[in-house]
Amino acid sequence: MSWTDERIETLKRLWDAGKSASQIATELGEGVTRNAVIGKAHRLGLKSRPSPVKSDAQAAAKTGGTAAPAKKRTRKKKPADDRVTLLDLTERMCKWPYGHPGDADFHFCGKPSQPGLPYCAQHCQEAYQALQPRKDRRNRPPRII
DNA sequence: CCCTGATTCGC
DNA sequence: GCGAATCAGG
Repeated sequence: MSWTDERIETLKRLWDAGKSASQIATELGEGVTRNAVIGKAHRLGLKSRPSPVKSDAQAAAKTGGTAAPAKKRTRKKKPADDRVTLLDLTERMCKWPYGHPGDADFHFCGKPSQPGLPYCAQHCQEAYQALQPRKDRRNRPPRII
């Protein structure tokens, strides 16, 4: 997904409204992470929010003015993401199933789940479009866990 | 552990 | 330009 004018507008509005980056990412929808939101906000020159991270200048000033050690931040290359199996699941992972239990390729979504819920933001929309006619409930996946 | 925003840098 | 990875503080 790209940053359309509409999405940029939404980003500005929500950022100014004081929403957190992760909340904005959730509202913008699938494929947008909080990193993307923060990166774009920074690029757009939106107002800084209080950051918990000290800058090098701040750190240096606090420690007495000596220059910081300046560690290198080397990045690793993205390994091919493995399938999330039942044994890989943790409490904070999305438990939305792909395939059927017993199948060789049965696995789970595995993205970060919403706090206190078994699914990520996207799959929560699928799972909890409920409270509605029973006909729609047929499309809900079975609760495996 | 969870969260937060800032920064870097491979793509 | 984009954003995942990497930071570091709460």
